[in-house]
Amino acid sequence: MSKKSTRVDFACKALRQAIIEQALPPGTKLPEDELGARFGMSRTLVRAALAQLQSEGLVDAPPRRTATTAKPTLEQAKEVFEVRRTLEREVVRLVILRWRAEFGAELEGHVRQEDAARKGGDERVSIRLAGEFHTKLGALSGNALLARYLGEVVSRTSLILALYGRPHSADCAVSEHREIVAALRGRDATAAIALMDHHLGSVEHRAMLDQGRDGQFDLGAVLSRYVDDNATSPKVAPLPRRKKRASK
Amino acid sequence: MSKKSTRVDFACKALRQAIIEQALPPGTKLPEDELGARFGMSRTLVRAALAQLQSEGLVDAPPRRTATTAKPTLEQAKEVFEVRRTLEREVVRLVILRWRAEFGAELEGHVRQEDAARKGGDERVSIRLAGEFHTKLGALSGNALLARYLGEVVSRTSLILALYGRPHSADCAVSEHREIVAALRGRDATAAIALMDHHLGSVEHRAMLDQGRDGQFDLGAVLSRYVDDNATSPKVAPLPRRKKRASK
DNA sequence: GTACCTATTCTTGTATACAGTTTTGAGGAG
DNA sequence: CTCCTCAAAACTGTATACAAGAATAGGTAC
Repeated sequence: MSKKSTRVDFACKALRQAIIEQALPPGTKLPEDELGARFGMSRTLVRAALAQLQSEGLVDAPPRRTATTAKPTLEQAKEVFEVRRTLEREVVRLVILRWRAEFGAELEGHVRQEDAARKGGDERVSIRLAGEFHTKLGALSGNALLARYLGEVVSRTSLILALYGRPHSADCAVSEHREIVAALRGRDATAAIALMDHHLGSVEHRAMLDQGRDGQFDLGAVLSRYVDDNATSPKVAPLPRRKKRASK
Repeated sequence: MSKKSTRVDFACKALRQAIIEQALPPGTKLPEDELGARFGMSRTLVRAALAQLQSEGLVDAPPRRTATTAKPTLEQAKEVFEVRRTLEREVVRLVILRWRAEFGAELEGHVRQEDAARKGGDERVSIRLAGEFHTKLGALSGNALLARYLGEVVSRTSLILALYGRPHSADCAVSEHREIVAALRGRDATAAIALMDHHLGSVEHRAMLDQGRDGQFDLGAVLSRYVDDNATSPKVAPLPRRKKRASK
């Protein structure tokens, strides 16, 4: 949304993508200067982009400190799933209401892509396509506002999975997506909604499982994340780590 | 959301309120300089506020032209109502799920205020309180994200009523609000949702009625808005030359 | 008078400067 | 060593400057 000045939009898109694909793990610092340098624009524009992403819940930008990729709490994660379920149900309802043959073709094509990506082994692409399945469904609902909100919670879900999910999380989704498409094609709203609910349930379960397993929901897992994240580990972090004052 | 730097937040709140209360009718120009002067801040901050309001759908800010208070199309208005209905249903469901005695007291107190305002004749306050009823309900749902989205569509609804609604629109709502509270208190989800649906239906009807009454739903009314808005300009130019278009 | 073209003015897009805050890190005391 | 203290470094908050794109008004040719 907001074709804005295209340049902030560019930064927005890039950051959003990077966050969603876990290239910038939750908690990564996002200093305005450095982002500006990377993107070839001044802080002014970066700042606008960060504000946008903050409103989307992908970035935390507390008053006078450096912005970071968001680390939603479990509480917030739960809220996201709750809202998402509500929106997706409505989307399914509307898509069936306005169903056209082309929809089936488009969705099936997408699922095939997902399948290929999964087999191809490119995790990044898989994650992106899995999200886009829902985004696409949102677009087919014919309600742009609904689609926007759905897009937002889908992004947030990706972030949540990055934080709390176990690896390889997007995998089993493909077959579920396929089933949903079949139900839509049959214009069976009840079945489609049930399948969607189940699908979202399994996604949520995958996310929360990590937490619940040892009794205390957050402390352990969250701390382990902190460690992981502050560690001198060799994990590649494209933008993040504070660099020594090099050029300038 | 976003305690930002408090100053942009201040501008945001002020503008939002002004737009919702129709102090700034749809289409009003909002030049950054002037707003900055008014608010005692530089364009930088005003700009951030406008961006925020744009993302909330209260302001139109096309690439290189002066921002204006938004003029949602009927199509967009329809979408807002559709999403709003979905969100409000979920809110009702959740509020009943977590119902506490205090909720009843708070909501009833609010409705009393609405009643007083209506009797007091202060249109501005009435409009604000009518919206806040729903906002408050959103807060009681316990889901902050849901509350945020609801708040957004409620604002947009006010704008839509400002554009398409007939005067005195917020009036009859009070008794409907009261009925909804009663149903909530009885923890009767089915009844509460039905009442909420009916309530929103009547609000929507009030908004759209203006359009439908003389047969053609949009053309006449929308054009009259255009004319009104381009004021000094002459009749429609017969030239093939592209005439001034607002949206799209 | 109508349709055009152009100089002028109004505004936005974006970078940059500077002040004020938070974060760091290097001593120094216990 | 560990805990403080404090100044340098790293950033953010905000205003301002300037280039560039719209809107507008004044003329000019029919």
